[in-house]
Amino acid sequence: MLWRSIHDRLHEEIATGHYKPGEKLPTETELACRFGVNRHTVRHAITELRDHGIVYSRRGSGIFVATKPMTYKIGRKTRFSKNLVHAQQAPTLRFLRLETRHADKIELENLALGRTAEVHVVEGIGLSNNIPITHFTSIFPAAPLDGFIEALESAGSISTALAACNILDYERLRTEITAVLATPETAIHLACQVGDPLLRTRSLNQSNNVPIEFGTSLFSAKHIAFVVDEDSSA
Amino acid sequence: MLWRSIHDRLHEEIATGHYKPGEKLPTETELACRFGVNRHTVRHAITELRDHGIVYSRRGSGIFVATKPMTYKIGRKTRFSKNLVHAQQAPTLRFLRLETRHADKIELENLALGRTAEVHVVEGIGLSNNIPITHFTSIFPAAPLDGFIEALESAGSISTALAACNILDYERLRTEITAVLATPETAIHLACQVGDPLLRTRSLNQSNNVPIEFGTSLFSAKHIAFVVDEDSSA
DNA sequence: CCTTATTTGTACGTATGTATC
DNA sequence: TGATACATACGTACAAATAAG
Repeated sequence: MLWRSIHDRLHEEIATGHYKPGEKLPTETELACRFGVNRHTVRHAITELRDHGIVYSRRGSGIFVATKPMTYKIGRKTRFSKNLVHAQQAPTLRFLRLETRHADKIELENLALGRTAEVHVVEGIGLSNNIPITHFTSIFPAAPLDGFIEALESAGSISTALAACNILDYERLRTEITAVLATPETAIHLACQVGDPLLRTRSLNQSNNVPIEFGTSLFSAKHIAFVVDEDSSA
Repeated sequence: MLWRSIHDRLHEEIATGHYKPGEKLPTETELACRFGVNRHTVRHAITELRDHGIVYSRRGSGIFVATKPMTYKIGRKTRFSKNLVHAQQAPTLRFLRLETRHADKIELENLALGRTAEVHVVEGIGLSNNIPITHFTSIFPAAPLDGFIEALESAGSISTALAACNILDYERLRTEITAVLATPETAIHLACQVGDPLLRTRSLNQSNNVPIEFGTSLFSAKHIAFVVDEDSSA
């Protein structure tokens, strides 16, 4: 599986923009030298990248980057609709579940609610360029957000539905990031293989120092790399 | 594989401190209700957690959290030695490779160096409580860091070795985060199984607006969750 | 247009580890 | 245990397309 780690490495360097679209990769021989492997091992990795449309190769000329980088910025102003860098089309949401119910212990704790409080639960898929990027579940306090579910159904965007409930601005307070493996269920939602690496975030947004959203998201690591940029997060 | 996602979820909630050490988990019946599955499915997940020493269970009493959470803060002041929250012992480094060589293209670009510049390469394992947490490779510009390798060998810490070269302070400029699977080689270094989910970071540190370190690190997702905290990153 | 060097593509062979029967 | 098949990784050689002069 040596070729796999080389594949992942090259894919990451393309996804994060270190090799830019149209740019020529180093030659197979150079890459083999860089990774300390045989040329065939590099070719195996390149073949996989080409099969996924990440690069294309021209005999006698070289290997070139085909895709645009897809990075997801993590910072104070993290919003799904704006943080997918270089997405060709506007990202869209598809909702799988919209309901209001009693909060469990972890939700109460994160949203700083009383023990019998109700919450809005929003589960859905975030798509960019018609490919599923993230499977998310977001929890909102029900009390200050009357009519939120209805606003969400018509608006199709979290930010605008919050705006309809007079939450005009909010900030990302904290983001936890872990890695997990795709289960059969998430593999269906994210159109990936069981066992593929995923990034999971658990995040808390607040508005005027009041917790307003507690969300859990799964991102396919195949499509997305997170970027924490201390310059632009301020 | 339903039990796996429940296992991952509980493990994350323990790792990130939502369930604290010594604290009692909800009962198996409550958990079964929360996840909408049969109690046996929850038991399967719990069994796995117990086998890994994450929780312990007492008949008639309940299930309790055994481990301390290990979270790794990502922010301006990210340093391995200080960012492992709740580590019982001071983290240590074990070096696998210390050398000086010519930089490749990506290294030149990130460190903003001329095309024939040399770099110090430091590869090693970061340990906390004697268990391997991260496998890292860091690249430093050689020109402004004369005697860095020697300082590193005697100091055993990146920060103090940099201080010996008159780099008294530095800041994390950018962190990229992706998820990959453990290959046989990394499985050895991180004492995990092949195919386990890993977090990989690629980060750039600078001192006085000059790039000073470009590093790639693999973290075992079993032991670590990243936290991007907008409060404390400032 | 030809030559030459570069670079990808293809085809052999060898060795090793792993899974299966 | 042995036999077989398969995937991985390395080595070498050469054909075919491209780029540069």
